[in-house]
Amino acid sequence: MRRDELLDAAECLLEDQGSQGLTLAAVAERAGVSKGGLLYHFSGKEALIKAMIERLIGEFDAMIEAQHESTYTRAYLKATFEAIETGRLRRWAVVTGAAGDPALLAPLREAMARWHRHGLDDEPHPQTSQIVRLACEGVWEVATHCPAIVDYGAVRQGLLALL
Amino acid sequence: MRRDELLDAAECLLEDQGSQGLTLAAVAERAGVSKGGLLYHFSGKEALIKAMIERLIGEFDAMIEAQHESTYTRAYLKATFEAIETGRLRRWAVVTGAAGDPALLAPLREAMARWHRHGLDDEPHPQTSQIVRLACEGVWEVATHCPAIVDYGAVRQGLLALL
DNA sequence: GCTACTTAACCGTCCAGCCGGTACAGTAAC
DNA sequence: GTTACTGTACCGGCTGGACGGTTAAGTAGC
Repeated sequence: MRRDELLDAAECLLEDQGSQGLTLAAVAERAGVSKGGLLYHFSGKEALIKAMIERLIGEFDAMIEAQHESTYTRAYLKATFEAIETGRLRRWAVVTGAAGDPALLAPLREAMARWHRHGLDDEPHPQTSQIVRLACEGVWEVATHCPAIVDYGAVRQGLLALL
Repeated sequence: MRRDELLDAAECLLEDQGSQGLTLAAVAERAGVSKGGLLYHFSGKEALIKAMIERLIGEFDAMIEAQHESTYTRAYLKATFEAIETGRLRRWAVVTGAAGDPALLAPLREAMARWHRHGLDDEPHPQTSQIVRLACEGVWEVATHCPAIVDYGAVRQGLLALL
C-alpha cells in the first residue's frame, strides 16, 4: 500500500529533522510523490500525524499480543526490548512531532493508560509488576534519547529477575 | 529579572497549547511585553527555547543536590517525586516544544546521560540502582502524559524498598 | 469512460526576525 | 541646573519567506 510508504517517509523525516522538518512538501519529496499525491491519501497534515500515531499504537499492541506470555507485564517487557533491539523504536519520534497539537496525543495517552494498568491487579505481585512496567517506560525513554548509556541485555535480565 | 518572567510565559504557553502555540508574539503577549521587548532579551526563538531547557536542567540538578542523600540514586528518586508532587514537572512540556530542532535537545541528552550514569558503579547495588533510576524516568514520563494512572506514594515506597 | 491516482501552479495565512523609534536613567562637563 | 551625550529597556509596524491546503488538468489501467 502506498499509504504505508508515505507514513514511513514521514517517520524518517521526523527522526532526523524533528517536527520542524515535517512539512507536506518534504514528506512528499522523500516518498517520491508530489504534494498533491500525498494529499490524495491524507486529507491534511493532521490526518497524517493521526495515522502515524494510530499505526504505531496498533503495531506495539500487536507485538505485545504476539508474545503470548504468562502475564501482560512479561509480554510488555519483552515487546519493549524487542522493539528497541529491532530498531522499531525509531518510529516513536512521531510523538515529538505530534506534540504541536496536544489533541493528537490523546490516543497515545489512552494507550499508555492501557499499558500501565491492563491486568495489573490480576498478576501475582501487582506492585512489582507496576515498577517493572515503569522501568520499561524508562528504558524506552532513554533508548529514544541516548541509546548508548544502557546495557539492554543486563537490564532485561534484571527486570525479569524481579518478576 | 524580566528574563525569567518571559521564560515562565513561554512555559505556560507550551503547556497548554503545545509547540504550535509557541510563537514570539504569543509569548510576548502573555508576558505583557511587546515582541520587540522579548527579542531584546533573547536573540531569537531558538535562544528562547535553549534558555528554557538550560534553566530546567539546572533546576533539576539543583533539586538533586539539595536532597543530600547517601547515594545519587536516592537523591534522584526523591527529586523526581518532589518535582512531580510540587507540580514542577509541568514545566517539562518544553521538551516537546524543543523537539522541532533536534540540536536543541543535545543539552538534554547530556543531562540524561548524567542522571543515569553518575556514580552508578560506586553504589552498593549498581544493577538495582539502575533499574530504580529507569523506573523514575518511567514515572516521570507517565506523570507527564497521564498523571492519574499511578499512585505515586505507593510507587515511591516500592522503589525505596528495592534499594 | 470511469476510477484511481498523480501533477504543477497557485493562494492566503502566519510567523520570525528586522529596524526605526521612544522613554528614561545616569553622568559629566560647564 | 541645564545641556549634551550614552546605554539600557522596550515598542510595534513591516516584510519576506515558508507552509498548508485547493484546484484544474492530466494519465494509466480496466
